[in-house]
Amino acid sequence: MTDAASPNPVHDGTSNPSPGPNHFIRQIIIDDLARGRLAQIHTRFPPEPNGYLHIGHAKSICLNFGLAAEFTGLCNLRFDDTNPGKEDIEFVEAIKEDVRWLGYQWSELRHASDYFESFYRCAEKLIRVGLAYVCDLDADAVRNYRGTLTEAGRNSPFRERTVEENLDLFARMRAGEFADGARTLRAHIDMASGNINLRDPAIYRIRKVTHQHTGSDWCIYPMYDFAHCLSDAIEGISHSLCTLEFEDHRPLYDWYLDKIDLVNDPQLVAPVLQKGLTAPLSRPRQIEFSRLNLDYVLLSKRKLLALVNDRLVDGWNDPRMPTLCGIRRRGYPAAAVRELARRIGVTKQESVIEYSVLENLVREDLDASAERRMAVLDPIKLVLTNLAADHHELLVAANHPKDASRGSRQIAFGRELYIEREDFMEVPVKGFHRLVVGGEVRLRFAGIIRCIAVVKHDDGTIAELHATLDLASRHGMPGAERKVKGTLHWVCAAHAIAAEVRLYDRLFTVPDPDDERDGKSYRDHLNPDSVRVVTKAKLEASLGTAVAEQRFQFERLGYFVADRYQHQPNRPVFNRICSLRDSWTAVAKG
RNA sequence: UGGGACGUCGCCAAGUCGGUAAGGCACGGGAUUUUGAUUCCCGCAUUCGAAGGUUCGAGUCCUUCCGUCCCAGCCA
Repeated sequence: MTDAASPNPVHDGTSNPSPGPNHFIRQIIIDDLARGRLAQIHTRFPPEPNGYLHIGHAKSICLNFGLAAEFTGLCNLRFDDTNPGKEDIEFVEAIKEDVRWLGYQWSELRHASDYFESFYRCAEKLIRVGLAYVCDLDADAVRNYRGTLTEAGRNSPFRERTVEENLDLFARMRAGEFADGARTLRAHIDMASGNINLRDPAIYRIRKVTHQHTGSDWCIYPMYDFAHCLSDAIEGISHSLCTLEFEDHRPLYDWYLDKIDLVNDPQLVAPVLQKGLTAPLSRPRQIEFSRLNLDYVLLSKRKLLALVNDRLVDGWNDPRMPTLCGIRRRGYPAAAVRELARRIGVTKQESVIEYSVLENLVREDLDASAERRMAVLDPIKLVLTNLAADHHELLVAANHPKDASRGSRQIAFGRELYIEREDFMEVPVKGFHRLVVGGEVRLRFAGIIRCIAVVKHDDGTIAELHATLDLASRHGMPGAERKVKGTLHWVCAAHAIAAEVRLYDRLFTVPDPDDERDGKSYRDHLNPDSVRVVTKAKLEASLGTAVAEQRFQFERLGYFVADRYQHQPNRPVFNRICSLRDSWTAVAKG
């Protein structure tokens, strides 16, 4: 048997081979499949195109697309675009790009608005069977009639209109005869229900605005609860996965589906077919799981939008943003995000994942995938006094310490080098095993040096360091085996290239920036040092050929990525993805 | 006595028909190391929100209580 390309690719094949720990939703699917309740699963990721996707959405994306891939099912990307005015084509394009970046391919791209004509027919059906009515109450009045959490609501005075009157009024709503907000179509359920979603919820409202996908075809738009379950059914969705806050909506989800009964009334869906779209009709089941939260991260769409609009960050793709385009630009590998989704599991427990879990997954991926290079962020000149002034040679440096297949590169070496300023201390603290006057240290790939002098400026600051290279300790020589307590990274002064390097840190200083119970807001918790721009970094010359989005480990410093938008060969710009794990700084700061 | 959901180690999270607490991350200790990185060992819940009860035996069953989250958009 030969491997044929999957007829319904939902994934690019780069995801993790193991589906990870089992969870209740996967178990439901396994059971459904085993019982023969369905032959194939069909999921969907249904974003509203009113903002950018963030790391929280990644959990849902990975769950929906991942499950479909795992069980050779299907997964659609559906824009839940039932509220024009808040939605924009800019967001739909960005969302598509983010889903692809995460490594997924949708089976079909749909819009809830593709089904507006069908929805309209479904609403008419509800009216005909006496389960929906046109209500003339305005928004304030509806609120008053709704009651409270502990008190039942009251029936609308328009609740018992005749079917004929309702049909006529609804048609006129569609025709644009009434002003925005003047009337709504409501479900006739139970104003005394303990579940407020069942107190005659709105089905359609009047909004005379242009829609990003349907233009000016409509002036009435369906509400989420009505549109979502029907969209699922029309697309043949088997498992409709959503977050916990929709648990209360499930009775309504089921109510609409049961009353409208699309499966046994397929002509309702004729308009979809007429558009050339398939409508495999199913009786989907909604299953809720807890959303992903990360500490020190803000994931509220509204506040993220405010950060952008108020210029607190440099746009949706600022490397400090938790948006998918932000973490992409920051250099996080998509595989690390997928792995996060895989490892955290799927439950109904509200949880907050420590940010370090994500960060360590990024390190785990990059340790294996990123080639090593040397760069000095805060250069101080080091002169090897026992080398000739014109000494120049090329050393060989392995690109990866654990993967010989990644080969090696040549690095320039000469009498004058740059090392990291913080790798030298005139008065060393306890436990410091880097360079000190009279002390020895290894220069990575080069050999062991001994510092013999500190040259200072008039103001007392250090101008340069003098050292001698132990020629017998050079790379490849027997003396290279000699142990010294520290190894430093460096670049050759004559050949290094200048670069801008941006050092990012968390955007917020508190674990829950969204918490305003102490009277403060997320704005009060912005980290003033969330970005530090280093303009005089020195890179080894080989980095001159780096291309945008290429990632490296700068030895001993961390992982860095060439900026997706601003990096240029003649003007390198690198973003720090994350630092290396560091068991020294913590000790040093004691 | 409004409705819905959830409470297993610092953070996640497994725990089939009740049979005597997986794993990951974090953390502590040690080994290796030309990155104080990586890797590798070892350790880390007599206890499952609490209290009763059923049982030879309960995280798993029953009762009560406590705590947390969600819902009163013509948002999704």
